[in-house]
Amino acid sequence: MKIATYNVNGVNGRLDVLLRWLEQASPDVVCLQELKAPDAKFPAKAIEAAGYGAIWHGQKSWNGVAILAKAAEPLLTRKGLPGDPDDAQSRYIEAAIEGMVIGCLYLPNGNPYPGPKFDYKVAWFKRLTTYAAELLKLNVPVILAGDYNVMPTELDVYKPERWINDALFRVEVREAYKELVDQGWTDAVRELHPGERIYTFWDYFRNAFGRDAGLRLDHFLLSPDVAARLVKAEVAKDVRGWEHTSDHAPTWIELAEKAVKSSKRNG
DNA sequence: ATGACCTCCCGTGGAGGA
Repeated sequence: MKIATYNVNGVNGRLDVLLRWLEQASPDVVCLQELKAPDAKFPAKAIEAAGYGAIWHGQKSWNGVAILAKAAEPLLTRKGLPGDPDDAQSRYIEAAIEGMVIGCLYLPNGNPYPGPKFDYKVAWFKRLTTYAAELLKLNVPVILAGDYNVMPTELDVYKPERWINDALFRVEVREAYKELVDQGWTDAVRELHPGERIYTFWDYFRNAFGRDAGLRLDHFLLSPDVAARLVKAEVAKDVRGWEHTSDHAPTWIELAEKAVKSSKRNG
């Protein structure tokens, strides 16, 4: 089973690229972020014609998340992250698919630091961590996938010293990510590629892609029983080189039908 | 230190992104 996360940076402006990638990669499940479209403008028909059922949580101009499932309808289990009823930004959607809970998230950028946007990011992260602990307690297979807007370690940044005071790399945010992972989650890409420089985002500026000046921002966190099924974790870097492409590349994992190693929980 | 590039919007520049 192949599951992908992809920050499309505008689902309508990116529709041709999205459909081309869906056809080429044929993922079973896709978490999309940055739809930049209200619910009524989500391109459901084109996605359905490509063979995917979808649920979405849109917003005019900004944010927006969706979950796609090949030849299936994702069963909506949650829209919006709990913990703040006044939060109007569309950054979380969750579905039950094939016995798994799949959360699709778009964590706030948080720049500039310091300021209210950074405070919102830290608060959102705290809400996510609180909610993630509840999910783990359910003892069902869970995947939290999306654009976390954090480079977890120096290995995840082309030039760490330049990013020290950026909201994507501030120590508070890296610590928040570590606190979340330490609940018992597995960072899928890092688990299978320890010590390797892997990026999922390259700025449109300054020929960043050509220079491989990238960041690793898009992550899969797996609950222990899902982590035991993990066999592959890759970035579809070639998609970032396409015409009219997003600044993020699709990132994906492959899960075996059954556990291929003992889960961390069982040692 | 700044801006470079790209997206969206009732837009023709500004805001937000990372």
